[in-house]
Amino acid sequence: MLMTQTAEYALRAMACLANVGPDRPLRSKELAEAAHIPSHYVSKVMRRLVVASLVSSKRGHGGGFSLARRPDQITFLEVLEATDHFVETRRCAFGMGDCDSADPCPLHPAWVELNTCMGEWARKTTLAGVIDDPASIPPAIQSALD
Amino acid sequence: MLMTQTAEYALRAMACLANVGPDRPLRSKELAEAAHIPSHYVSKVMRRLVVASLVSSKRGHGGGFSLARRPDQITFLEVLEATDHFVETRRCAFGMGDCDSADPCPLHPAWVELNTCMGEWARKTTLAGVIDDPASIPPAIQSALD
DNA sequence: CACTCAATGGACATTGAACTCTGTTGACTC
DNA sequence: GAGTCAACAGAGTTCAATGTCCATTGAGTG
Repeated sequence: MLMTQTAEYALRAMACLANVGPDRPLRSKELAEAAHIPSHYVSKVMRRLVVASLVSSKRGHGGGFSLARRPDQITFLEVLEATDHFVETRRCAFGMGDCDSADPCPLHPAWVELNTCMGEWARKTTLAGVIDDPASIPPAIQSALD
Repeated sequence: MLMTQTAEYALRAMACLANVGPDRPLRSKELAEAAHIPSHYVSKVMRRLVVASLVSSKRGHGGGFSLARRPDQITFLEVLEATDHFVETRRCAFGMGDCDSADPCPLHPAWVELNTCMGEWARKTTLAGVIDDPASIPPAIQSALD
């Protein structure tokens, strides 16, 4: 497993929101279908994203979830950190007992390299990159809206 | 979580074996202490590595575990695949329903990039890189041998 | 106002990874 | 041979992540 299931759901949900645009809030039912998330679990996932201010929510008639910012202003790192401790920069995941750059474990250099590679990816990748075609909604999401 | 706990244990155990050299098999007790693995869980982890032919085991008096090959001949990818499906190249982890390069989901390009970056890291990093000093055993491991 | 819609929040159930325990098998020593 | 050491194997337990359910709150509509 690369990251938690919940983080995966979060990324998919965010991708849907990005594709559908800011003017059309998506209800949890719709998100569940479009992003393939268990219907009753969506609210749990979305809650975290709302708390992290990545998503804004509106209750009642015509309510739902939409991105709190422009897609190019939301990095994968933010999404992952909201749901997951995907990249724990502090702790060496390979460390045996105490381990830091001052007193590295044998695996430390390898860990730093992986950490850097994933961190850069997560930091530089934004939701703008997941929009299929700025003018249209992908069929998978469109069909969930029907 | 970056990968499973078990995979982390496996990497640490392999690092210990690499540092201690091929002539000194480590018993599970020793490995547990040196690599900080729950003592009764070591055998579970090691079993997988033995099955994957990364480690050879010897029973009875003077038995224990040692690397089956030279450290520079064992990649992290092999260790991780023996314990974990760390890099599932087949499936897009971000995919919504069916998703492949022919019919990619919106997240597919981002997934490919991450997958490539991690895959390359795992493929090119070998246990040779975790040996502190080829001539000596790191203190952490040495103390577990006492 | 009464009514409906949809997020919120908490309690509960389920599942699978992680961990424990115990008995068995094979290898070595004397 | 008897005894000991240590890996092997499988069943049982624990616990956190995941998933379900339901009552509540807030927002819009007529």
